[in-house]
Amino acid sequence: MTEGRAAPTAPSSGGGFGKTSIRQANEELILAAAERVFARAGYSGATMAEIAQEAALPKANLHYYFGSKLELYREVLARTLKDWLVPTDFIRPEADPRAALAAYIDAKMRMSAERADASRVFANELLHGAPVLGDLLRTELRALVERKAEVIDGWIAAGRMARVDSKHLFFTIWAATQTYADFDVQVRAVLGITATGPAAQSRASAAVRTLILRGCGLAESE
Amino acid sequence: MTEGRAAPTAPSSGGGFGKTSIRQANEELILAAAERVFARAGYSGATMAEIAQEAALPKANLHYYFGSKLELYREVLARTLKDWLVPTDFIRPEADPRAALAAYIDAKMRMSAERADASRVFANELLHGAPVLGDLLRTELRALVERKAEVIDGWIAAGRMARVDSKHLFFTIWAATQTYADFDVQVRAVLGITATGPAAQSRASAAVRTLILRGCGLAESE
DNA sequence: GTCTATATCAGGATAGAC
DNA sequence: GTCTATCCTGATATAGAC
Repeated sequence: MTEGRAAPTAPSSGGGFGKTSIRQANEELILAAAERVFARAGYSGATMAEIAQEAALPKANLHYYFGSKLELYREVLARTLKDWLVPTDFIRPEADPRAALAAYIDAKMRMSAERADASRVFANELLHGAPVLGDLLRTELRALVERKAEVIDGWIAAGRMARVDSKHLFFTIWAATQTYADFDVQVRAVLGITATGPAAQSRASAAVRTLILRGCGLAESE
Repeated sequence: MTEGRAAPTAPSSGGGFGKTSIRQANEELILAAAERVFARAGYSGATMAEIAQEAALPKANLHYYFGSKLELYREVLARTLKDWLVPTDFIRPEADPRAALAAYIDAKMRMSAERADASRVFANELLHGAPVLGDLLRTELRALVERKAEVIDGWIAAGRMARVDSKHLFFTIWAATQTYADFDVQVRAVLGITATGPAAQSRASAAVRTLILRGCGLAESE
């Protein structure tokens, strides 16, 4: 994954072969730290010093590996975006609508729980107009949703589920699932809990799954 | 509304009576400008210079009226929060569940369209852990949702709607409606439109309303 | 009550020693 | 390839003239 990035201006260390493992390890360390810090402070709120401290590396190393704060931010986003779109694979014409949508929703709920920081970085980017990801949204994401919406429209035409606006269905599923990562504080405040454990997570998954499936005319109890 | 705030350190102008209208007008101007700038840049991304320019006032005036950037931010949030909770008034025990939820959803969708900036400021605050609003969420918001969830539980117990988790229902409604303000770029990118006009708005409202109502066993076509 | 000019500081970036 | 010390921009905040 780090393979695809344009090499920094620094020359490679010794022989003709690829990156040193120390470089790989440090880049990984920095990206993970950056994700955490960007998640809790946003792009402008995050400081290179804070990321360095979180990664337990000197500040100058971040610039050595990534050049600038913006470059580091781009990398964090790029690393995330791929994983973000994967769960749509469940949605294929020959699949059972109920099973496919249930699997999609569950996968998104699991990502909200397990990769909450990545979700928040992404949310922050969208909230501020997607200055970095905008083009990707208008091309790749749009094309992907176009394809998947057609699948759903096919299911509807075949009478396999209720009539819903397929694209807006995606907006609602994204919103309903990611809210548990992005607006986690609000959820915890309302539920009166201090941390979201496995029990709270499966209750949330069940609630969202039931509501959306029934909304699509695919009630689980049928 | 500005009445309730602690007075700045500045002495009041002349006689013993309240604020001059010039003060009121300027405060209003600054708050409106601040909402726009905080919405598009977040708290740390926003600069006092930018807000001043947007308000067409000299930078120092902002500090004269609001003391600090943080105080100004607090005011913008406070001004918003009240309006934010109002639509829940539709949800009362004696109301018709379908009509009440439809009205609530429509009101929230309208707020996403008409007060998108306020929604984004709010989203940004939540996304970063609600440092300012945290206490309010854990007290007022929690109590409000507790009361409204009881109303919904009552409807369910009376067999007037399907079994849903009432608190998670609120999370989903908030998420699904506010996503049209907060993640507007994503919606426009996927739909392939450059601006969200009245037509797109009513299509979105209808889609969300239909999906959620049917999810609550309150299909509109019944 | 209003605004210009400025103090002060934080944070991104880099030069250059090791 | 790594890190210390430093530069310098840009942003908050204020002093003090009007």
